[in-house]
Amino acid sequence: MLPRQVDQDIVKKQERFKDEDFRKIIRSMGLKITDQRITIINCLYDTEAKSGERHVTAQELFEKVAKKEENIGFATVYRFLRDMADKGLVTEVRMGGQSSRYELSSKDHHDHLTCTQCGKICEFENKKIEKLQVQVAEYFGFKLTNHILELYGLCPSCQAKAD
Amino acid sequence: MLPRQVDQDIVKKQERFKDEDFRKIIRSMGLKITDQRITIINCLYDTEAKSGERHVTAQELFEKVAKKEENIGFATVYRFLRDMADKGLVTEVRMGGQSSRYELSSKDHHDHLTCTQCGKICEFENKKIEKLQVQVAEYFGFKLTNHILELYGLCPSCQAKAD
DNA sequence: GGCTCAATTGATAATAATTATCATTAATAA
DNA sequence: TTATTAATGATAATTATTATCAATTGAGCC
Repeated sequence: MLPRQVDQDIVKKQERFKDEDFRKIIRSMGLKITDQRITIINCLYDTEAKSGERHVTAQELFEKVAKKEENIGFATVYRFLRDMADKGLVTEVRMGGQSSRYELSSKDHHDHLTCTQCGKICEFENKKIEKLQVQVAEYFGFKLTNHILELYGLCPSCQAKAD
Repeated sequence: MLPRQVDQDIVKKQERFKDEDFRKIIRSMGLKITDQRITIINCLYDTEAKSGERHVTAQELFEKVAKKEENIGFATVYRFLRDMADKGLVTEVRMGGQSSRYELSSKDHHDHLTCTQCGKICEFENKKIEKLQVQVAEYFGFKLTNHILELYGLCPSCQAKAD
């Protein structure tokens, strides 16, 4: 079967992360370990764990963070998200006119199929496409590190409405 | 051979467009025909014809337009670009923190392979990937209208530097 | 633990990109 | 030609993101 339906198994695979894990991650980025950063990355993983809430906006993440720890400025959230994006820990996706959304760049990369009418998003993964991408990169002598694949179309119900 | 090297034949295929063509396009969008819109769309096709200058910024396009016709406000350029994007005539691509770039969504769709270090962009087209995309969309019951595929990696010379 | 120093933080200002407003002008259809 | 309605241009407003900077804090060293 070609694409894989959403995130059941991703969720199952999700381990419980402890602060020490986050410390390791932050340390591996060459940054100092602060309570703020731990809280932020914690929220990010938390959000990921509860499916249906991927692709967080910096603003959204800030609000989640603010609930846990009162005094964290949103500049800190922005900065840290940017740092993580630079290190490839999260992937920045920007669609249409909206603000950037971030998601953990897991090895289990998933792509998006978005309905241009109602905004519904389906996630999928397709090994064949990924393999071809690597081939394309190799053809140009590139070493592939990341990719964004966004498909746009009309979902079934919006097609029905269009009649 | 998998990917196709850049734009030679695209350029060859490029016809000379006349104002009447642009009028048709604008009419087909359900919009009124104005000198401004003709100038803008003209510039867009012109830019596309001269290779190496795809993916125009609204600002860039405005500057080109301003050279031809003195008194066209940039709000008009923005607005019209947005309209064209809504109708699917142009595709909006947004990478990283930069501002939106627009390109004519030709049937000869090409995708991008970008070096994250130096910013070099290679264009390619891969029919196999496109076919798989349609299959994915069909699997979810979607009617595919558009897609964005951005590959990121290290180009040969930046790989060499990394050693 | 305390000390030092550079990195980090938070509040806010600044910048950049995009969108809205609105009076004036121009296109279309009768 | 005229009436009607959309489009335009100048600019204000909004939104998202980044920079600034004084105060604070983490990390290594004693």
